[in-house]
Amino acid sequence: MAKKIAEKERDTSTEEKIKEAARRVFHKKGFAATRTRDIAEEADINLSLLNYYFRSKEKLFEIIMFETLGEFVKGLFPVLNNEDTSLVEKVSAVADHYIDSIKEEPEIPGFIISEIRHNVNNILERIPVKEILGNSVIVRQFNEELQKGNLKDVNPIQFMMNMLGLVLFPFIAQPLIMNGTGVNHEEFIKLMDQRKKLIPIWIEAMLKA
Amino acid sequence: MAKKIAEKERDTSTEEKIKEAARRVFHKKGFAATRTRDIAEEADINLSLLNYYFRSKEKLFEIIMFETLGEFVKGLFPVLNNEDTSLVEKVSAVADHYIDSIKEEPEIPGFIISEIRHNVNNILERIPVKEILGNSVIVRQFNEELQKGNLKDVNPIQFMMNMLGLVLFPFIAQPLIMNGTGVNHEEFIKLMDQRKKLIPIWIEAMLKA
DNA sequence: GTCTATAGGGGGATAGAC
DNA sequence: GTCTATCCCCCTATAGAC
Repeated sequence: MAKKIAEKERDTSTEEKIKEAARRVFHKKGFAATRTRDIAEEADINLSLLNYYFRSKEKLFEIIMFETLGEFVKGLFPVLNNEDTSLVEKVSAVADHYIDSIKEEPEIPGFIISEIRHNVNNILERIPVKEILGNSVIVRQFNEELQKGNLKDVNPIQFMMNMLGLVLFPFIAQPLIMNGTGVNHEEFIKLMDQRKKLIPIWIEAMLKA
Repeated sequence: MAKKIAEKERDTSTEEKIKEAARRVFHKKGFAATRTRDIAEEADINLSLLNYYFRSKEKLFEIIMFETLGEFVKGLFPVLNNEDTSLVEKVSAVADHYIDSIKEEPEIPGFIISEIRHNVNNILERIPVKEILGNSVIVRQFNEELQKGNLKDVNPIQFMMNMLGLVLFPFIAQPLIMNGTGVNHEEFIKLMDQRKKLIPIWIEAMLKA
């Protein structure tokens, strides 16, 4: 029995090693440019084990893509559905959340943007983004404030695009921005940290403009 | 003589056909996922002519990348350096310019973002973005307004990121946005057209907030 | 300049021993 | 479960005829 558990642990540990390696390599190079050999090397396993555990490069990619995208949008869920925070407090929380988590895994926004374009097996359909956003507390709050006449009449989609654009765009365009301005990585991070405070202030001003 | 010109025209026309096809295919699929056969087929030419004219897939890609990036940033130049427009009028012009041109070639922002990450042969270095932006009239105007006390003290880089983020992010994230909100393509374009008027208003409010 | 044919190698996947 | 060896297709690039 102890042996069986040990075996099982060893198995899942190899499977996990491959997934983690695949995650890193796919995030960095994208589907088309990564070779299964890159993943095997990164995971320090034999190439054939990749097919043994995941059948094909495509299947493995789908798993990584699905998990990555899921984590990325689901991180928003508790923030956008918190009944105890105001609209602008939510904006602040979104900025904090994404800026901090992207600092730790900077490849993620670019990975998602790049790979979603080539729409491998419409993975998007399998993540209920519409349900997460459409019924969210933040949209309800936006509409309530709108009815109270506290803010200018625009489509809530514009509001969501503004919030996410102000937070995510600098990371997505980071190479262009660093090259175009001459700031180094450290300075770039400092600018992003400043934005955590600035974005809610900006959004509040925009809402009333 | 007439024959020579005719020949020359035929030659450059084939070369052009390949470049235009390469442009379309690279823009859509990215470097790693396009096959030279895709380009040959799209251009309706024999595969070997691609190597005859451009030596390799890499060389052809570099040309397309360089041209695409150059057009993209140089389109900003006259707008950002117009001595006769105010700060906010420039923002309006940037929004008009990009929203209209991206409507015609929607693949471009995603293409640039995706391909710049894998930094093929640091093409960025060969485009003087820093010179275009750093000495621009818009940055000078921003600093002048700052000194006059007409706007809140933030790094002009923050201002540029906000302007470009509000304009470009929705296009970059278009597949996610359409899926996440349920709007169709026509409705999406309508939202973008609305932003041409909204963005300068928003930016003006942000500048003072 | 344009074509056919093919070299040459890389990459995903599997067979089969252990 | 893990390894070695290998298949075989596909893709870039070129040789060489026209």
